[in-house]
Parts: sequence; structure tokens; C-alpha cells
Amino acid sequence: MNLVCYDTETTGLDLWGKDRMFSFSACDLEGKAEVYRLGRDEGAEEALRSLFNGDRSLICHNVKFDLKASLKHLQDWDLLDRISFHDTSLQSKILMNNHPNHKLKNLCFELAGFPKDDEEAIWKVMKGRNTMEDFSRVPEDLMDEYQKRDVQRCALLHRFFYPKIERDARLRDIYRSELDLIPTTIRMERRGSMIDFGKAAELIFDLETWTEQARAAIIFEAGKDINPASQDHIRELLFNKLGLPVLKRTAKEGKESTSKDVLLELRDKHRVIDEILKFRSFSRGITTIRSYMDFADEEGAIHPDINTCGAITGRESCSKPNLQNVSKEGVLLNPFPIPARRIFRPRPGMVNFHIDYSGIEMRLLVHYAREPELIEVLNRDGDVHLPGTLAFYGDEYRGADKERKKVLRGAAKNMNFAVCYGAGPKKVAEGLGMGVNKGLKRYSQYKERFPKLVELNGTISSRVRKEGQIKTTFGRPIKLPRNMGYMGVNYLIQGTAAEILKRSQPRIDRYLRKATGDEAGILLPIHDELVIEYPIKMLRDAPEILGNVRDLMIDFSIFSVPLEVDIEISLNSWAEKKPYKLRLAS
DNA sequence: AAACACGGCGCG
DNA sequence: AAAGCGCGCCGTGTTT
Repeated sequence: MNLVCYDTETTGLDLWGKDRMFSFSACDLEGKAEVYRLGRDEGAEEALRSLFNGDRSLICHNVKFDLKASLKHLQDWDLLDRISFHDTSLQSKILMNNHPNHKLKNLCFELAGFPKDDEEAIWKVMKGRNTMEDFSRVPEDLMDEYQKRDVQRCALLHRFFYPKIERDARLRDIYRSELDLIPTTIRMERRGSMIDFGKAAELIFDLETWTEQARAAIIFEAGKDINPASQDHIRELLFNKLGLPVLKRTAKEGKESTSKDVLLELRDKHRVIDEILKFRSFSRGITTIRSYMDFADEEGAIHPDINTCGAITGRESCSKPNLQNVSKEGVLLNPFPIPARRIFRPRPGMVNFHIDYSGIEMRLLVHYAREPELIEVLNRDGDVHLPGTLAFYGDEYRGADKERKKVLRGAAKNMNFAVCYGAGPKKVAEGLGMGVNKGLKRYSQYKERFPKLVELNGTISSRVRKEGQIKTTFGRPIKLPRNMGYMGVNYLIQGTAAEILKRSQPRIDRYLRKATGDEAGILLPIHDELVIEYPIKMLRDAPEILGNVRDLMIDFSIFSVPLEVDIEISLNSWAEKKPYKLRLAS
């Protein structure tokens, strides 16, 4: 296939809104480049069309962006199914996950000494202008030269990276799955998640009232007009004026920390603490909800930017706005939550399904530890935290009432994780809440029963020291500093879970489009969860269709433990999710 | 005015 | 000697 490096220039980054492409450049792998400016160059439109309709494979750095810009201009989103492409940014992320930014210019400079000063002239020109992101105002000859350099950089990277991926079957598979996720993600962004402007405005109104009340209370306690948003002012109030104890210091500057966990400890020492917590939560809530409203289009839909490989572990990330951290109610240790999920709702005529992998973290820990008893428990769909609970608490658990059982199981569950992430006997004994001697004894009993689980951290840690990386079951390498072995287990679990969710999405996308004629579709991935929109008129078929989605999500034969999902449905808002049963219990 | 570092905090 | 980590985004305060 004919390989062509391709790069677009746009008036800005808001491609789902006001911005558009105004130019593009292309070159072959030898670096022979051409630049076209739409509306200036004869034949630009035709050249663009031939790039997308011909028998070509486009190579881009951040291909999602160039595809969005191009298909928006061509007004032909069906091309997503047909176009073949490469992405040098993804190649870099797979081969060197720990690179700090994967920027085109930096990579070419670092890998090949390709000078990166060619943009300076452009910035000089932009300096006097107030529309910073609008490159279409840069003099055309300068711009042409700059664009040529960029596609040539892309060619350089492809020639450097791609052979390394191509010659390793596992890397090839990972790369293929990453590329497969791109069109699926563009379709999600295009749909967008809906907010209710009225509800948002109401919420902001309430939050403003509560913020001002908290501000007034704090100023009253301070006895002077301070800014509650200023950490310096709060520090002065808490630790000088009121003389409260310093429980923690900040990492870089060693100042008295005023973080939430500190404030929660000091909560019963003075009534101003709660007012500070309220002020922080409510004022943050206002700016967050405002930003949601600002990002929404006329319909009320927010089209975020989903980065399919945004984290060093391979996780996805989300920005402008980040819809992966919409705050929710009912969180332990958050006394004044913002009910932001109430303003997110299904499109008219739709419901949302929220499908999350149940207990995927513990399942993968058991898989990687190869702990036989727990593998067996998972295979018969048992409670994976119960054996640990019994090992830690024994008869104390058996003889407890229902409420007490819940508490003990919760503590044991915590310690199951803690042990895997490297907690020592002392920490575990402490976490069990039973006195050190007894706790230490129970820890050693636990260790005898689940030796593999207890050894996991050490095993991975020494692998990190030796190899400077870990590999997920799929074969994705995740590099980390050799002296940071304690992070290995976390990277392994996070990276594997990410890959599972990422591989399930294109399958689901293809299936839903076929089964519902493009009516149902994914809206958002949230690390171990997918939000899906689904037409109300097809709800009768939902048990079957969601059942098939479930099957696609858990179909991974390479693990020694089974996967499972929980499904919830929301009709009115993301704050009102109800369990959804695939079929009536028989 | 813009860019940066920092602490802080929401989610997973 | 050690329960861990990943993001994006905000306001303050400082530097350029």
C-alpha cells in the first residue's frame, strides 16, 4: 500500500466546534513534500480527496486529530470505516511509554538530531497578534516551510519506529489494537455526553449561596478579610491564630499542609474547619459546572478530547473537559460532595447504560500472583475477599452479626489489596484493628495460606530492578525506573485493565452499529467502565444486546481468572443509576 | 500578560 | 523501609 505522511493545520484545537482545517501537507517516506492551502491552491480539494479515497495508508503524528480535521472538512464521517492509517505518536508510546511528552519535534531531535528551531520564526510573527492559536495568520511562505518540516519529521519517526513494532508479533498486535480504537473514539467524541443546562444553572445558584456563607463564616473566625482560597491565609489562620497541630507538611516546600485529609483529622478541633471544607468543595463545584456549560454545544452535548493512550500505563485520559472525574455523591471521606452527576443525562429518546468490570483489580492481582485457592474461588464466582477475611479474623468473623461482618470484610478487603501493593506485617496488623501481637500472628497465618499473593510485590519489584520494565499479559512493555520496584504491581494491574477495556471498545462499537443501525453507541470510557447510549424504542431488545456486549467485554482467553461486568441503567441522570438485570433470574 | 511551580482534589 | 499508582484542572503566588 502507498504510504503517505500527512499533517493538517487548523485554526485551533476546537474541532467539534468553531475550528477548521485550512491547510495540509503530505510527503513520501523519502521526505518529498507538498503543501496545499485550501482556498489558495488550485487542486487542493482534489488532492485531499485523493489522499482519502485512494489506495493509501496515511501516517500521522496524533492521527485522531488529523482525521477529525479532515473528515470534518470533507463532511464524510463514513470514511472512518475505510481509511487506513498509522500513528507515529502511538508507535512512540508503545515503544517508549515513559517518554515525557512524545512530541514530534522533541522525538526527532532526540532520536536523530533533527533541529527543532524552525518554529521560532513563526512564534516571532505570532507575538504581536492576539489570536495565539490561529496559525492561518502566519505568512504563507514561512508556514509552508514549517509544514514541510513536520511531515518530514513524521516520515523520519515512522522509519525509525515501525520496523521495531513490525518484527515483534506482540507489539504488532498491541499497535493494531491501538489503531483500531481510534475510529471508535472519534465516534464517541462526536456523539458527546449531554448535560441539562437548567439543572446546571440551578446547581450553580445553590453553590454560590453556600460558598458565600462559608466565606463569611471563615472571615468571621479569622477576624479579618482573608481570601479562603489562599493556602497562605488558611495556614496563617489554622496554625498561627488558632494554634492547631501540624499533622502533615507539603512535599516540595515543607509548609504546613492544609489538605483535606489533614482538615478531616482536625474537624472536631474547631468549627471553622468544616467551613473551609465547604468553601473549597462548593467553589470548585461552581467553576467545574461552569466549565461543563461552556464546553457544551447548543444541544447540550459535551464533546471531550479522549486520549486513547494518555497515561504511561496505557490508560486513556480525557480533557476539555475531563469527564472521567465528574464528582459523585456518597463517597466516604467527602462530607460536602458536589452532585455534578445530576446534570449529566441521556439524550432525548435515549437511556444510558453504565457497564463496569466487577472487581477487575483483584481479579488481575490473583491472575498475576497465580494464587490457586483464589483462582478457584473466582472460577466458581465466589467472594474473592472472603477467604482473606477468614484468614485474618477466623471465628471472630464467623460469630459476628451482619453489620460487624460487613466492617470486618471491608477491613480485610483493604488488607488484601495492601498486601499486594507491598504493605508489611506492621501495616497489616494496624489495618486489621486488633492490636499488634494478634495482628502479626494473623498476618503470618495469612501469608502461609496465600504465599503467592504476599510474594507478588517482591517478585515484580525484583523484575523491575533487573529489567527496568514490566510486561502486561498482552505483552505491552511498561518501563519504569529500576529503583521504583514498588510501583511495578500497580503499573501491571492498571496497564492490564486499561488494555482490556481498550480492546473491548472497537468490538462493542462494531457490534452496536450492526445490531442497532448506529443508534446505540459508546459515549465514554472511564478506566474500568463504559457509558453507552441506547435508544428507548429498542429497550425490548436490550437484554439480548447488552448480553452480547457483556460477552464481548469478558471474552479474553489469556487470563487464568474469569472476567465479569455489572450493568446499570440511567433514565434521568447519571446520579440515578439503577441495577440492570440482563435476564430474569431463573 | 504569559508561563511556571505548587498544593490541592475530583475520578478510576 | 515502604499499600500503590494514573490522569486533568483549578487558584495562588512567583518569575519572566
